[in-house]
Amino acid sequence: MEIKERQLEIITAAGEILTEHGLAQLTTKRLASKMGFSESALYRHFSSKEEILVTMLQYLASDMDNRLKQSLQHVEAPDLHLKTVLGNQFDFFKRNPHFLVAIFSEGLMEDSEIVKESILQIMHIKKFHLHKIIKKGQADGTFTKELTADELVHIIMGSFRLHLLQWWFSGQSFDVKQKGEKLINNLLTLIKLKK
Amino acid sequence: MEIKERQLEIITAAGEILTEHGLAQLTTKRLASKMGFSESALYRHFSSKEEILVTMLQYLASDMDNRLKQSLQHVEAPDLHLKTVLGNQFDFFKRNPHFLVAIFSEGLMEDSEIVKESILQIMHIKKFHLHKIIKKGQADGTFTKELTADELVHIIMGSFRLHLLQWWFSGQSFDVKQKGEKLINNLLTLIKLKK
DNA sequence: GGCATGTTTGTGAATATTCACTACCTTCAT
DNA sequence: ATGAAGGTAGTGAATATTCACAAACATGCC
Repeated sequence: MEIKERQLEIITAAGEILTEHGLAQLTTKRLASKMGFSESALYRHFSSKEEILVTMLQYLASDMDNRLKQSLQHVEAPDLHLKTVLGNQFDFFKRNPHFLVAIFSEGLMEDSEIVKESILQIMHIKKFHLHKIIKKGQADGTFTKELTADELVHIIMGSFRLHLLQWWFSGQSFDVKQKGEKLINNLLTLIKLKK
Repeated sequence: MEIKERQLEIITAAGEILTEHGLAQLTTKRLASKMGFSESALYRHFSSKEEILVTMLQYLASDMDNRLKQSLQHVEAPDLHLKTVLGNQFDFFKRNPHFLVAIFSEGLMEDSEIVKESILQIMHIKKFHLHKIIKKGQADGTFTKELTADELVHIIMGSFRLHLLQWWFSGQSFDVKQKGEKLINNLLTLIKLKK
């Protein structure tokens, strides 16, 4: 994906609007105003509003994929690994709250099929990486095998999402990383085999 | 809450539009057309579109509260109780999928403060009832005390929501009740004390 | 019984506003 | 002098809401 600098500025601004004011407020007028130029100037960099959204989501997906891949390189015990990966995610959203939209963007999906695909893609990437870790942990006896890896991933992702959702609802009023680490520990308590 | 018959028809129609076509398609035009009368007739029954949404959400909240309260009357073992309550919820959404909107309505919340309050209210009701059951189960030794009741509720609700979300994304293509019961069993496996 | 009055529930047209998008013009650096 | 990046000033379509008005029905009075 080749993405120009001005385009990156625009999709970042779009993400900020989404986070601060919601989907209904993400208009070409508001976006242009935030960028400091006119509406028509937007169309110098993107051919449509849909393309702006899709580019934003694809950028996020590839960025997330990279970060997750990177964290898979270190060979760690699966439980520590899970901590690291989920912790990184919380960290990322803490620093880039405007990308929360990709997690809670059900409204976005109505707009177009391509946008919907992009969002499902992001969910799939995260699922895929978690699955790998869980599988490894089950193989080496760290995690329980009473549930399948898929089932464990579902429970982890569900809790993870709800945590971010509550943070969002609260207006990002608490430390999502810190409370998130507590959540991870709780999940580990439940899924780790007792020795 | 006194709610007239025609109003109930309208909020049901609104819920169906939301589920089938999404928030962006819930317009006065479409709603009136679905009801078989003109747009202006809507305003005979509600003073605004916002009032339609709020009424719909409050109706759902009180309905859900009643069903949950009722299920609390039977004295059951906490694990069976949890099965019953969550199973009932899956059943309800299977029969009334148009009310899924209240669960995944982040987009709705942008519209108005009152709508947002109504949605949070629904989440709170469910949380409250689950909390009661978990607490009881911890007291009588059914559930683990390694986590607090709040923490367990969070994990249960998160998994629950994600399950419904995936059902929604899939276009309600699988049996949400059946797969949901599998999920409940998985959760119970994790949180029940081993004897 | 007949009639006046008021209510309910609808219609169709009109309103102001917002939306994404575009045709056309300007500026300016290479 | 060309092309990228911007501005001006519009477009048509869609939006929620309001308006004056009417058909159907109920109520109570004579």
